Amino acid sequence: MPREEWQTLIRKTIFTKNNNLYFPFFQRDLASAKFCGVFLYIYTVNQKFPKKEKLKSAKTIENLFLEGKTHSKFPVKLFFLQKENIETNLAAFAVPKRNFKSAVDRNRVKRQLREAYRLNKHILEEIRGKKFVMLFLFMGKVKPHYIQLEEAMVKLLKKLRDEMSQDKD
RNA sequence: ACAGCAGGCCGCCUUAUCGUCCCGAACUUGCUUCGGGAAGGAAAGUCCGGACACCAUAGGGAAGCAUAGCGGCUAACGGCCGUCGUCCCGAACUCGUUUCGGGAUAGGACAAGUGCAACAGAAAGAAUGUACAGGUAAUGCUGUAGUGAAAUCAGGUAAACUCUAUGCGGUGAAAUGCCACGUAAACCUGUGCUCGAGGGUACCCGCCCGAUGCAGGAGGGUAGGCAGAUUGAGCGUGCGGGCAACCGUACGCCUAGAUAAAUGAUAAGGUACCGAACUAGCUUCGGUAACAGAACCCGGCUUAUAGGCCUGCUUUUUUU
RNA sequence: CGGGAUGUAGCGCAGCCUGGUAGCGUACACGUCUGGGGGGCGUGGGGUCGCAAGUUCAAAUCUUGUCAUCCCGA
Repeated sequence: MPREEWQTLIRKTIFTKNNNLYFPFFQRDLASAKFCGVFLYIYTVNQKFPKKEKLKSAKTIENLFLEGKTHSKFPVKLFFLQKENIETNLAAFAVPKRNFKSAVDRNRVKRQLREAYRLNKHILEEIRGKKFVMLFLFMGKVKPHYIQLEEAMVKLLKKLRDEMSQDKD
């Protein structure tokens, strides 16, 4: 990417969008931004999770349970299935009513799961050409901490990525 | 001031970053940018009542269900308000089943029929009798004692069947209308076509629909979108009427619309409460953040609920 | 969202319709038969009848409300 495009991108994401953020390091010399590659990376990665990426079809979910493979890292279990003819990865989240009676608690865990996926789904984008349908099932019986969920999520996604990359070779 | 009871109201706040859904506008038509909006008093339980939709604009019979002093409110109600009776609690005095205050109340009919009443008791509804006293021509004829919740009296009991009065047609947004996609107006068996199978959400009658039909079997297809659906018995304030529930009127406001189901996640600070520590301060440290998540929409009822605020009544203590 | 059922001893159930004594099996304790175990026989303990209110002289039973669990339809 040319230097000018980088500058506009950074301006747009850092200065226009959040006026309150203050980075004197960038202000002095935009070229030094490459030292903060990690930071930049986060801001260039797609963190959105719109309707389009949600798994909704009852048929594919049924199919997923029948034919899909599973990985699990307590307290989260991942059902996944490789699929053709889809534009993006599709994900769904489930919390069984048996373990959480209150609808408020179920919703909260689902929201936290969704958040963990949203912030870490870029891991899967490293594999080109393969798309998946996924369902994340929460198996614990008590309300989890967010950190715990995010750790499990990252491990599962990395495991899936490594496995699929090897298959490609 | 503290405590108790009753009723009503509120029910964490601020900032930052990254997101979700809906509406509007803009253009470079990207799911891009900008602007606006996004859970509750119970959204819960699904216990009543409506609105709305379709089925014969909905008929007759029988059955079933619900309600139950009287009056009012309401779109309607099994709800709410007022009031009378009955029962319970407290206080006062003129001690009366009075007066005042508070609470509870499914509160029509046993003068139509049927049923029921353990134990005790002579006897519990066509069954008669013990002791004492009274009375008679004579007799349980009368009273008291005794049993029991109730003992001869128009007996009690209907949250016993039942009767009376009043109300209720049925099915519920999976209603209903439209669009798109897909085999298949396919196969096998039975039955029927005006002398009519079957259907119209229990039953009978009636009425209507009805032939490429109906019932069963095996094996398949689809399971998407739009409307319904978010402006309404709407909310707020003032004034007027009414004991009150509530009604009228003027002005202002627009306030979620998802559908594998949005309204969030993370961090920091504050606030409130609880606990501990001592330096006893409205310090320090730690913990907790009630119950709970719209699913067609309203009016109630019921249940869950940390903490805080307000009003009224009562008791006790202190001061004037 | 709609419809239906069940809560009684540690466990599994009856009794409720038609109101007055809470029972059966199993488990538990003790005794007995046996050299011992198993098993048989006998005796005994154990119950806020899910909770709350009401009707009644009297409620597991009738009525209303409520809580919990389970099942069915889509």
